[in-house]
Amino acid sequence: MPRVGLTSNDVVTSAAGLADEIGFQGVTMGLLADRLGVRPPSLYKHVDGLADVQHQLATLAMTEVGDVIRDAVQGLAGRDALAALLTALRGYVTAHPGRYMATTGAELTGPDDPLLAASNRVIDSIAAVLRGYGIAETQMTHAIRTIRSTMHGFATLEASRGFQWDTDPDESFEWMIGFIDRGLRG
Amino acid sequence: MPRVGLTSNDVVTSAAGLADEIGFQGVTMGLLADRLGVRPPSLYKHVDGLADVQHQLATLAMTEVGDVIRDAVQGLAGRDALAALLTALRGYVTAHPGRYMATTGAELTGPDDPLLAASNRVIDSIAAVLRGYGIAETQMTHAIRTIRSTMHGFATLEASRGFQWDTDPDESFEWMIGFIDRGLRG
DNA sequence: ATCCTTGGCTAATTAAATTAGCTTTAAAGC
DNA sequence: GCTTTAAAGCTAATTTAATTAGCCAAGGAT
Repeated sequence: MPRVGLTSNDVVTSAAGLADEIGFQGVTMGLLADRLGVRPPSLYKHVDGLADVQHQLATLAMTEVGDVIRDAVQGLAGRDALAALLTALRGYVTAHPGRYMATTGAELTGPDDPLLAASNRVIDSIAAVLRGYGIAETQMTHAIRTIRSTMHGFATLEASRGFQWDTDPDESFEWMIGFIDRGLRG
Repeated sequence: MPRVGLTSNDVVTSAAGLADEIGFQGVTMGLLADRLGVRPPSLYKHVDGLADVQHQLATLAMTEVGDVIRDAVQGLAGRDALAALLTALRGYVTAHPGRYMATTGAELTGPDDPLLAASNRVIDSIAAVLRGYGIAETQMTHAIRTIRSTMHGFATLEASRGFQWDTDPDESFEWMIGFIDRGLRG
């Protein structure tokens, strides 16, 4: 039994790759173990079971989303910033559908859950974009929630092939950016 | 073995109740059988397995959403219609979280999938509201997708406790209605 | 009254997560 | 370099759930 030298991080990273390839639901301890060259019980030396893997995967994905969004928005303002924000999320979901699915439906385990910190970083980027529009602080929470809902809704609907018909989703996406942009200028 | 007289519909209806009580993920053939006073294998005389139950549940939920929305929007126009539309969906998700979860992630099995027809009825109601705003037909698809994304995103985020902080989601919801309403008058 | 389809059952199989308990590696301390 | 020992793997066993096979009775149709 040659030691593989796994870490908790290896397991989660591997789960992320698996999720993107075969879907979040398809991630099982068995497949994960296969991919890591190990037997399923061995994984329990590094993670706390499947639920733990799923939760850590959600945290990883939310962290990556935060990074991608922060980078995309850097130095931009107004419509450019808004478009960059939405495009970055959409791109992430397209590139990493399984990872993103992990974030939908993940519940917070408590006030010190790292998933909460990761979510807050995403929210901070949204807030930064909104400040560029001069949104009053009293309305900030509402505006953040509205933008977040729209981003998230579009991403999940598109990812689950919710858009039928032959109208190009790209065009709808552009239209949506324009719609929000106009709304934020009021 | 007294005959229970189950139908396919009974099974799905029971699954819907169970999903709302314990969550969509919690619905198993075993619990379903218990609730119907029958052994798990007997269910296979009426449905095609768990995946079939889940898909039929999604169809039921989408149909109910369509009904609820259509009724809510009846006779209204403009902001009233928009508010009624969004409020009706939000109310449905609150009242039937498990059912609604079934619709997220349900894949269409083909062009004659009844789930597609049910989805189209929802879209028709959205389109009716938008026509009241005088949206051009060329933009209709984009507008529908935008509204749908926002509705769906808000509903799913709220349902999974995605809104932290103490700001009342009700207020954010009202703000969002106003935001979309203004945008649609452009 | 008899047929025969249907709906329910038990028993068995498969798949997956998880737990218990054993063994070996390899790093740390002497 | 040798010994100790915690960590990382493993096999075997348990549990839970879905599903399939095949049996049997209920109860409507003839």
